[in-house]
Amino acid sequence: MPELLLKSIQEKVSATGQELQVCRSYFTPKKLKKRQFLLQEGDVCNRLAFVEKGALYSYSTDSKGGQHVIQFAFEGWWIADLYSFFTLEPSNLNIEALEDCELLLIDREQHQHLLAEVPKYETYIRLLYQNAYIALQRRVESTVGLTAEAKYNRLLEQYPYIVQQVPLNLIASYLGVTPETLSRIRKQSAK
Amino acid sequence: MPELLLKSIQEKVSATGQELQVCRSYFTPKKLKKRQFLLQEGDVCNRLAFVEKGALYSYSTDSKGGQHVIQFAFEGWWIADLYSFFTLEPSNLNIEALEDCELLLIDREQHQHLLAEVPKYETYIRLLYQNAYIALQRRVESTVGLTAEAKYNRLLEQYPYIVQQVPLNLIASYLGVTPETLSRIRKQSAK
DNA sequence: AAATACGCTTGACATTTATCAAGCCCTTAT
DNA sequence: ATAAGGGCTTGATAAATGTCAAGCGTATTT
Repeated sequence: MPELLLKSIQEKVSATGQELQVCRSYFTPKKLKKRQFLLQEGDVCNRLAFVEKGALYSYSTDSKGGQHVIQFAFEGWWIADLYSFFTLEPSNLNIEALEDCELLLIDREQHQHLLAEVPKYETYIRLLYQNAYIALQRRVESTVGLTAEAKYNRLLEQYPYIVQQVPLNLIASYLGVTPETLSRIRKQSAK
Repeated sequence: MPELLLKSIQEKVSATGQELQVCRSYFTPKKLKKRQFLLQEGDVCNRLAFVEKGALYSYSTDSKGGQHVIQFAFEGWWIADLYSFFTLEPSNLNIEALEDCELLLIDREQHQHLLAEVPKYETYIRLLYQNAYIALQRRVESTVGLTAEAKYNRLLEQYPYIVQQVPLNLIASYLGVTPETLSRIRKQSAK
């Protein structure tokens, strides 16, 4: 079974079998059941996670106990709190499994080694950041200055599968509105 | 006069004088007067800009003519529409000088060459993306699910100089609120 | 020096969205 | 099989924010 991770690296930087082997050797698998946590608020994020199977999401908690979804991660995506990962400061994010997951993890030291040892891994990571940054900027564009309805419609256009796979209350949180508001928007749009 | 760009590369990846020379040779300087555009909506973004002096900002325009500020760029920062730069699709962003600017530009082909030719440039760019991504994610955290007042206070904490240097109507747009709302928030906070 | 434009503020009012409370369906746990 | 909880919807009301209109000071232009 060719792992998604290796396929992802292969596609983006056409690494050789040899290089892929080396990369793979730095990762360790981990399984997570639905509702289990990969990272909890207050802990330092010590590893990057690649999603082989399943789905996760990250969120912060505000002073009033409200949850704010930062990111979803489906099969073939990465997830972590990069801020905590690089600064070593305690994270204020939680990363939780939306369903049963199979992950490949790499910790800080191994990530550094791999960057130095395999130039194509560095290129892969650069491209990853590049795409992640672009996607995030598009999210900011959607978020700032649009009505709740417009934000929802953009999400539907750009990431229809998110709307299908994820509970609506989390989508509401991702969009920065309450579940009630999202429910009403959907009722409107249905017409 | 040691340019900021070279200093930036030097600091992040400790490049040799030789490497810096090579990097520098790929960039071309450009001056922009206040209110001039580096990129206009509808054009393809063909180059990345490093800000040696001055300040710029990027924004999109919505169907009702409203402006939404996406990013500010001060001395030592980069600015571009990466989405357009990499996809070659026409940009829906404008990039405009907030004040007289001196930039160093690199176009797509030269950027690719440099990435391939100078490994430390690739590392530099990777770190750039990394930091840009982290900063943007923090912005998303601030944007989603906070009141206008809370967003403004976070901006004050994290980037006080933005609030000092940039007209309030642009800050309002950056935060996703109207200038009137921002004005009232500031009045409140003043107490 | 006068005229103009820009940035900011304020007030009155409209609209959007949040909050609180209740109920329903469906899944999961006991 | 029953109970419990999660996810979603709906209604009534409150709070936050937007819109429109006006005015004022300062910088910029002519």
